[in-house]
Amino acid sequence: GRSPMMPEDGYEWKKYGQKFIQNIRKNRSYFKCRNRRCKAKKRLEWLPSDPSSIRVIYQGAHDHPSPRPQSNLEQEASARRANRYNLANQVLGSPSDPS
DNA sequence: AGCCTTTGACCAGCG
DNA sequence: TCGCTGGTCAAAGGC
Repeated sequence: GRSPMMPEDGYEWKKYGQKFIQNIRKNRSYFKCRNRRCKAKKRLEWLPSDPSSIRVIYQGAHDHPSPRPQSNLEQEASARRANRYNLANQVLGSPSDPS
């Protein structure tokens, strides 16, 4: 397909869109968590000319555990990725929905 | 047969 | 109010 390979993070995602974002001149693809009650989402962004420039942006927390177990190494890598993008996540949207 | 991605349409916010 | 931009929907096709 047109999208670069998505790094495994232990959760199951459904892709629901892809756009070229004019401001940052990157492709962006949109995913939501497969559990329908869970509001967690993530995006992939990459330069069209360089699929290896892919980065993952997580937004929202899962309300359930990971359906697939990860190795300790993978867990730490995921946590590091999440921390790296925490700042961007907070700017993007309201993190919690008081319902 | 049924799941997932692809893709243009649709929509809301904003200048 | 109109057009641009980014986020989501959903039909259609692929695997």
